[in-house]
Amino acid sequence: MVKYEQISNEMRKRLLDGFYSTDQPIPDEITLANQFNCSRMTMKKALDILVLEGFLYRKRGHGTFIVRTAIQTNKVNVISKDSLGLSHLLKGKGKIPASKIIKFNVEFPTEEIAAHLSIEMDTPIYDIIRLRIVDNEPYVIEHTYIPTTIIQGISEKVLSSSVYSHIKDNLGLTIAGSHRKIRACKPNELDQEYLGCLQNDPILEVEQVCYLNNGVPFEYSFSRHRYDKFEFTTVNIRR
Amino acid sequence: MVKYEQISNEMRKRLLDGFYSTDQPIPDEITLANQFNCSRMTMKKALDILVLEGFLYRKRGHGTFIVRTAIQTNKVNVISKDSLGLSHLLKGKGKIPASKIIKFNVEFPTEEIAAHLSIEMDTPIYDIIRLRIVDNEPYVIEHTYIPTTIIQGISEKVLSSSVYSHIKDNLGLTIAGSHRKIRACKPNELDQEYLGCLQNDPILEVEQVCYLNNGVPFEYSFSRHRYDKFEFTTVNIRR
DNA sequence: CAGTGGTCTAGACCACAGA
DNA sequence: CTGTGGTCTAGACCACTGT
Repeated sequence: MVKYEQISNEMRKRLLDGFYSTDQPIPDEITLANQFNCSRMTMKKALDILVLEGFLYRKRGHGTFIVRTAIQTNKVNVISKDSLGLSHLLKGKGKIPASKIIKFNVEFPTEEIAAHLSIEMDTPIYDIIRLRIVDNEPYVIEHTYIPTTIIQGISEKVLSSSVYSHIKDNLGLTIAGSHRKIRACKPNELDQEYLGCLQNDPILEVEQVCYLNNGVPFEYSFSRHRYDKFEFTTVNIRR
Repeated sequence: MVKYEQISNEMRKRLLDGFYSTDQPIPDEITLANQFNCSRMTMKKALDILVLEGFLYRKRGHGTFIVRTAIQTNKVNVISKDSLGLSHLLKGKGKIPASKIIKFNVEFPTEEIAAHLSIEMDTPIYDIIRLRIVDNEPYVIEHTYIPTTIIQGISEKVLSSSVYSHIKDNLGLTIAGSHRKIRACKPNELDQEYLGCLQNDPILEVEQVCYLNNGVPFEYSFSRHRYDKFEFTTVNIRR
């Protein structure tokens, strides 16, 4: 681990331990740099991380202060919790999702799907529908489109665990992030059949395009959730 | 404007203008630093911004490359568009929202509201319900709670324009960000009356807590949208 | 090996706020 | 004025990659 990460971790620990009083600024950057035997630039980089995580805020000409609410509540690392897959989301809660594969085909994309994945219409895609089940209760229907040219080797085994682990560990690719649209809509027949929802129970739909490190989109998906079992949480930080 | 921002802007312009070929890496950091008459650290900081914005990606030992999809589509600055208020959201589209104030009181908070705002139950709050109207069509009902101790001077005039401008420009406070929960739910009487939705039209609800720079929450709100007129968009970047 | 980005340093000057 | 954080520099060494 690099130096600024070590220092950042130590400082985060100190903040949570109450090492510094919240009534006054923490020591200035030069003092801290001396204490940690590093340059001021490195100290600043370490503190930058804690500012981004919401533990500290700076006032030019004043000093660096502790965000009280951040160390009182235990909402630690909310930011880094932002994840893509369901498997990863639920792991922290000691729950493991099961998957029922409703559809698993290779097909040609529609115009809309091709556009979202930046591929031609003659490029075959995996066309996948899965029902994800948690604690023996239906949780979400995921409709997923993945170009076969970009992600190879998807099997039923991969689908029943995590596609993202396959991409990361087996294929050695790096996921950069995703764009999402969240909307409310009315349930269709598939929702009513598999999620067991009534005709006027709303559905929360998350449309997502996932990108690799090099900007290539590799997945286009729709996740349809029961309105009483899911809400979407985001953290928005102004720059 | 500081140097690294100037350089970053110039480089963004070059990328969008097709100044560099997408088939090969852009010039290395030392070469660029010489061209821009700056140090390598400053050049790196300028490029960091473009990497965060999704225009560039780096490969250690290889070079810095252009994300093709980012300069093809015109989804520029998606990241920095993330905003809080409706006024700001619509300005870019040349639309100006009108507001109808349904409720504007000062009251004591419920236990739940006090908890979200980290205040005592004897601290008075503004209790506001507004209907926002765009193009003469009802758009969203916003239910807002703001501690009177933190944000002073809210008037009907402020409510009919932008609360956030008031906080920033009149009070000189800095907004740090917000936490949001997004869910689908069934419409209540208020929704049906003011949004004109039917009994089994879903509602998209956004629950939001906004924080100041120093970590103090200053606003707790619920925005209830017609399902056919709004979707929530987010950009998720992995670190 | 050479070329790239990643980190780190010691020091400098600037912008801002309060005394 | 002093003290704070914000920026910038010139140079150094390291880690990773393909030749």
